[in-house]
Amino acid sequence: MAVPSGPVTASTDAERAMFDFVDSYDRAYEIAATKHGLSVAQACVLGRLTDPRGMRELADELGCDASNVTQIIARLESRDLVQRHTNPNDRRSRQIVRTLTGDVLYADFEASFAFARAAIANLSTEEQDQLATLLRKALGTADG
Amino acid sequence: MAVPSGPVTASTDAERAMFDFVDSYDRAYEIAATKHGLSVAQACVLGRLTDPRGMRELADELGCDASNVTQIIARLESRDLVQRHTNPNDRRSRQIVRTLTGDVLYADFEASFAFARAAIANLSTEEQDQLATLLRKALGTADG
DNA sequence: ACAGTTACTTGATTGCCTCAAGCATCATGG
DNA sequence: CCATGATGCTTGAGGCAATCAAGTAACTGT
Repeated sequence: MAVPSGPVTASTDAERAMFDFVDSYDRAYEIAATKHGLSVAQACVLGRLTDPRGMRELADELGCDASNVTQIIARLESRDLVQRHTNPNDRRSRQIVRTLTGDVLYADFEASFAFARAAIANLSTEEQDQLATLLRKALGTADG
Repeated sequence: MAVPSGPVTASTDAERAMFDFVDSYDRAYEIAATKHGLSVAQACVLGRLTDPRGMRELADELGCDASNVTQIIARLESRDLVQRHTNPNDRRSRQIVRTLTGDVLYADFEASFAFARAAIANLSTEEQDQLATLLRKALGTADG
């Protein structure tokens, strides 16, 4: 296990709350992945394959090199969780398709990644809306 | 860059907001670390060394194997960011101390990791309190 | 058809991470 | 006091993630 997390020197109370939340989220994600024999990267890729995608597309979404995706897909393929089909329209490119096995495994994974659902369950409907609104507002220009 | 992130199939609005927030946070952390020539793991370890700590202690906090910490510390040490002193009370154990160089680098890193501060700056004082409260309440039993 | 671009793969290298062993040091009970 | 066991850390081996540099195949445009 790893998922190192953020700054320990959180100056304000809100900063510390954000850090704790993110840390818990990340750890829960990794635990759920590990429980299903997936790495974080593998779980993430698998999750994006609700419909077929090309390698380039995946690499862009993940913000990483294409060769990295090649490796991750190769490992998923060796476990029969995805398949690589050559795109007939453009024979350079591959369509990556999640297999039935992959669908099932990912569904299991998501079911066991209860963090977000559990977090929400702790809040009233009103509070859920409030939280979503505040998080979005906080994100506002915080991206850069 | 990587930091793969969470489920794409976020069922509720609040879930998606949480996911987006965590994802942005993680990416910002990694970008800030990279900018200072640090890996995420290294930045995290460096951040915990506001006062000296033993290897065991660090491994427990990070939730990883002690041998992993050995390696990370070795890399930080080779860049003169930390030092390993043998604890006189227990000569098996090492006290890891951040050097002055390490202090400066980490301060720089934290300054450039503006995410949390920027996020907070988007909110009024009241909203900050609300957000902190909601996050903590959401975390309530969500840990498992 | 030739040049340039795009999609992907391969190979090499580094870092993170884990497990299994091993060494040195403390702590305990006889 | 010394044998046994626990503890703190390191080493070695191996797997996965990630990057960069090169290379191949296939599309695009002139």
